[in-house]
Amino acid sequence: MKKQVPTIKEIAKQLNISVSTVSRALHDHKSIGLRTKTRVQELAKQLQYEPNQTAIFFQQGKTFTIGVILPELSEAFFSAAISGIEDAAHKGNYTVLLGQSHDSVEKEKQLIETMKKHRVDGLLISISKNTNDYSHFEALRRYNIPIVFFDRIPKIPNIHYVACNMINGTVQAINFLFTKGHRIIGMINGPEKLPASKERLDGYIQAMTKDRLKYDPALVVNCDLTTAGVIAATEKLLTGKRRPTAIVTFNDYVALDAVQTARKMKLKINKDICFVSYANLPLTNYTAYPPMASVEQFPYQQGQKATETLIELLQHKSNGDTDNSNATYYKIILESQLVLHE
Amino acid sequence: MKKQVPTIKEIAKQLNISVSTVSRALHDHKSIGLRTKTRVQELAKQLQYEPNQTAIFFQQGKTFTIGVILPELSEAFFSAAISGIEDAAHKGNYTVLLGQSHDSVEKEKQLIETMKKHRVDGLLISISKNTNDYSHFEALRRYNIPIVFFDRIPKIPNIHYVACNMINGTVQAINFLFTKGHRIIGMINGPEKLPASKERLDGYIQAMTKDRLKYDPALVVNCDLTTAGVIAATEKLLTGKRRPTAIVTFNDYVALDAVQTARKMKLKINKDICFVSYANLPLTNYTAYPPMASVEQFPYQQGQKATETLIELLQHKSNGDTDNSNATYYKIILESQLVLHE
DNA sequence: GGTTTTTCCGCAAGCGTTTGCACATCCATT
DNA sequence: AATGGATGTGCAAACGCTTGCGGAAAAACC
Repeated sequence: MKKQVPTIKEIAKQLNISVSTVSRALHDHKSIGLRTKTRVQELAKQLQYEPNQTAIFFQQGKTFTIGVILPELSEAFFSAAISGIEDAAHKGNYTVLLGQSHDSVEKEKQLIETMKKHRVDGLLISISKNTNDYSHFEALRRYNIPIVFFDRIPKIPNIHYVACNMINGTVQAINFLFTKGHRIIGMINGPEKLPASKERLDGYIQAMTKDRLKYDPALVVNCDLTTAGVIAATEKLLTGKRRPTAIVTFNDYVALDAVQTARKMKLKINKDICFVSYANLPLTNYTAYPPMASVEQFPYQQGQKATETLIELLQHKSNGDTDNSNATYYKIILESQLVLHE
Repeated sequence: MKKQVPTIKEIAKQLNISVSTVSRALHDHKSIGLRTKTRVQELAKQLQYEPNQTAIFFQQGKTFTIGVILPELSEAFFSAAISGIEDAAHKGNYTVLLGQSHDSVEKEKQLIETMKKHRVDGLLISISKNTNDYSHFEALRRYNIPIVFFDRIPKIPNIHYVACNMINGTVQAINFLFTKGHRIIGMINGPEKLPASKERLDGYIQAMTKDRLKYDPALVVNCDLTTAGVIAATEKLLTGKRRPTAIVTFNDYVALDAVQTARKMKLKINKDICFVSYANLPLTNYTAYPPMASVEQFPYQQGQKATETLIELLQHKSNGDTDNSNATYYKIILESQLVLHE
């Protein structure tokens, strides 16, 4: 057991020069003579010297690490997002410290604590469903750790975020159905209080009322996104007074359950009844009766964009913008987009 | 802009005591008087003091961070795995530094470099498809950074790994089909040189030859896992001399493509032809003709187990087992398991 | 040859924390 | 009253690296 790992000190001793010279030589500092510079660099290579980042992190108060907190890593949406995040981070020479909250506020707080302790340079968060107290985010301000929220955004002022606007996609979806001749269009929405549900509904209303039909609340049903809930919602919609010829569903999974339900009711898919949904999961290629179209939310791009935004924020910070008094907040909205299948 | 963040020094000054006393008081060291101990702790709370982990990391040469390198975060298998990894790490008070190789050897090397620089305590890797030079892993030995491989294991001796044995599950699958009366059983396997393909084939041969049928190589076709490849393979199998009544496919995606192909050939699924596959993706619940059964590979559990193993390794290391001379290598095999659908 | 400029390098402080050791104080034991 | 053991606290080094500053040596000028 010798010196496991060579340090700058070791090099200095072997060459009989000072550590500062070695440090500068390694950084190609102009004030070091060519001769010593190459001597140092050669020995460094020979010893396989690698700077101890933890020392540098500590010394510079910067870790080149960004914390990422997501609700559920195994969900398709978030796993696509983390992929985009990692790619963007790697490109910007940052690394990703990862945590998943499992939609638990408690765990979210713990993770923030951990991230803070690790002195991440910045934080990327998609908040847990149940978070409605935002004090733990505030706590990061004194540490000067900027946060970029994405997808799931808390309703507080003065934050940076990246999100995807569902309204536009919803309007496109309805328009698409309209051009296909549908006039009675239903919607199976998510839980009423979810912001995502509200957006979809807004888009629905906006598209339906725009110089054509009027908004019939009976055509919109909320559900809890469980299979049972979806079945109930579908049945309610299809046995109602005005039976829709097309249905927009909260996401692809809902669509698939709804399709099954419709088939059990002896309806011909894409004939008696059409479906359009959100998310555009890869599985839609494989199902027997995929929705006709999906509103794509670009999770990869969202993650990527959020990361880029955060990194930009970090650059500014190190450029001497000592605090956020001159605060401009990034509010980046990606537009969702309807994607037709086959 | 004052002292953004309180340090131990700050507390010491305010209380007119030495930093060492503060440090010990904060750690409940027994040699500190109760009186000063509470004084310190109260002021610390009031100032919202939090230790600077980067300083501690540096000082202790330990980061409580484990590096994780996966080929593709957005793949269902790996996103389930990372979920298990994060959960296990969090439980053991470690955090996860994440990287994805996109199956590029180059990027894999870069990531290892980054992880090394960050001085992660240990590393968890599922190697890229194309990796066949393992020198970059060796480089970690002198840094005393243990590696646990999982799922995709390099073929080198003296390593720790966690993997899932596909043989057993394959045997179960064939047995299952056998009890259902099938005698001619085909297989659509992956690329020939993939270890995962070999294991499946081994299981297939083992089950087929065990006091029943004999192994007919014509019933096994390899494919490149693309949709086109799967279609070709399926057609070849179903138009062959001995037409199988059941087919085992490399994974669920292959199964879905194969099902489509079979249907185009006017075969009735689950009647003329049955399918069994691997992976057990959630989507199989939603497809019109899911495979009858899938061999589950427990990605979450694999990730979890690998992480636990790594953490155990780390404990031992800090317990003075200075190096791995007394090396016992963990080789942990989870058994795959057949899961019947509906 | 003296002066200025340039070139090159070392000293030392500092980042925040832990920890071995020495030291001081106090109380109890002889 | 001297000795001994607790009990509580401070000093200082160490972890590896960066960087402002000062200064020696070499090169350039008149």
